[in-house]
Amino acid sequence: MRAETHLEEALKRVVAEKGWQWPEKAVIEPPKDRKFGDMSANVAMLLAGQARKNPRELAQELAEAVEAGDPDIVRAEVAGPGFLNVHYSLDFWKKTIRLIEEQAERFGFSDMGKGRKVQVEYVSANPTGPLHIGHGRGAALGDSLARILRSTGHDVETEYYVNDAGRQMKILGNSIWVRLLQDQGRDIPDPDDFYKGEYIKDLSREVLELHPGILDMAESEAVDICRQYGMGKILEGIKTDLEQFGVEHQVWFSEKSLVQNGKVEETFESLKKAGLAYDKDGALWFRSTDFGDDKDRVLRKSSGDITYFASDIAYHHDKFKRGFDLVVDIWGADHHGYVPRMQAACEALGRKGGLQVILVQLVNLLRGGEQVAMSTRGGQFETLKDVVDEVGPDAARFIFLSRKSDSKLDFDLELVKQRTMDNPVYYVQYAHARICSLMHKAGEEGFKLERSAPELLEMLDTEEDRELLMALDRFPDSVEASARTLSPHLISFYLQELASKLHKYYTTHHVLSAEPLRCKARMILLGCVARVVGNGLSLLGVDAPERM
RNA sequence: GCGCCAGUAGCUCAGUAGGAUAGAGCAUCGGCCUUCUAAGCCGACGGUCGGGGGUUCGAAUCCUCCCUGGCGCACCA
Repeated sequence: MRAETHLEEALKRVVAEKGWQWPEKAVIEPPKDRKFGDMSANVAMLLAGQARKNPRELAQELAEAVEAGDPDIVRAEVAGPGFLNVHYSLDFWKKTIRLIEEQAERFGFSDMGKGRKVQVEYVSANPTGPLHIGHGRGAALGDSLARILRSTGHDVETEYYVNDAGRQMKILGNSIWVRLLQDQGRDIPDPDDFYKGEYIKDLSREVLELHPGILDMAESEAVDICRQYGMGKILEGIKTDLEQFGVEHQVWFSEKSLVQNGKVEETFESLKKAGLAYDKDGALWFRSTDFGDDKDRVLRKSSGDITYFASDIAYHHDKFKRGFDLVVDIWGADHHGYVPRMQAACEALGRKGGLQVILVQLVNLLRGGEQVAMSTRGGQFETLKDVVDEVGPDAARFIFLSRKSDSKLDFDLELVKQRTMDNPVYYVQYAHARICSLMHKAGEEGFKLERSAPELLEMLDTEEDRELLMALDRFPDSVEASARTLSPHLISFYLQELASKLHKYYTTHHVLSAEPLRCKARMILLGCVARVVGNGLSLLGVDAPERM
């Protein structure tokens, strides 16, 4: 059992015996400074009023009760304003080894999600050009989140929303068409809304090859062909890029299909019926102010076209009808103004709290400290593919997941390529590789990894053994915290800590030259560390190499 | 003008529903390889947590007012 859970249960028993109410705000966690003990609890401070005692005395009372009643707790003492500090026996920490052996690749997993259906929608970039590095951050985050939620007992489905119905697609078709004509020597200026990227030229060339007669077609028909072809080709490219990045979406959902299936009209009807939509100035409006938005929003323009917002409401309506208890959308931070109205819409659909939006801040791409310009329209930008080709998917993903999503991220290609501590991915992977290399070497010397046995575990008796054991015990907590707060970076930080303890262990204790029993015991421990590093990295979608 | 996010060591950042003396890495300085990967380890230096006020036993964390930076405020998507 994990230390936090263990201490919580022990304290709860004592508190119940005394007839007190367990305080909701109780925090039980490892203290920041190890000299305070292995685990620490603040319940005495919270209980003082209720019990009409001063916190120190109360903590003392709890300490004595908990120490006497539990063989795993070797010492409990009071410090500061009434903290209860608990020291666990080394044997207690060794139980984690058993747990890791039993659960293996499932160690760290839990059922906290209780099978709740969760959808994670991410990337969903308009198919108007290749993915750039900012999309990469969203991709890494969404993919990792899906893995983390799955591992904590959620029923997860991942999705990419394809905006194939709107204005951007028309602009794409037009851009390709205009480029095609320009290539034929026609003197046409670039329209205002125009994609200028090099890839547009390639597409127009390909269209002409496939449809030699396109120049004689009516313009609307020609533009339509350009749009169709361009979108298909770009989507294909996006899929390939994501695949190379190790990211996969289970469902690709088409905006167009919503419109064609009448889902948008359906949603309009149900909003009207609920009195949440009304006509004004020839347009149809959604009463989003009823739900805290600062103005009402247009659903159907006076031109008769529906807005992006309208199909997005229908889209989320559809998501909920598909039975998701929670929908997680990952958007670029430049869409943050859009969140209140989308939340309003979900509330109007009767699903308040059913949508959680994660905004991911910009990625600032640098090369050796120099800014690299990025703009989809202008055509000068670093694509995700270029970045992944240059630094590799592992390093890129790890960096993306090493910051909380609402911080801006500096991504320096030179630093990410470097194999230094500026680049923590190598540090963590190196920990794994070091252990694997030891295993390999031990294997060559005829050593066979055994399962733990009491006489072996007896040999784990140093401070570094203890440090590693305690760190292993924390892994499930860190996974749970990252699932609860939808924050993969917590796992990334945990792994760096664990790796640091491993490297220290490696430097301090020469494993293979120890006496046979001790050597075996250490290999078992390090095997557990490798397992946890591997499990953690897999939640981030990063490879755990056996050699480097 | 309104709103969202950020401001923590020289730099890049952690800090999980308020908890103890605010933590890592990089950089700087000083140590550690005749043995398992030195892509490593140990030590030193480094801070009025942007600023002021408030809430309480206790604030980087919550409230409020300012300052700075980024982004958004469409019958665009």
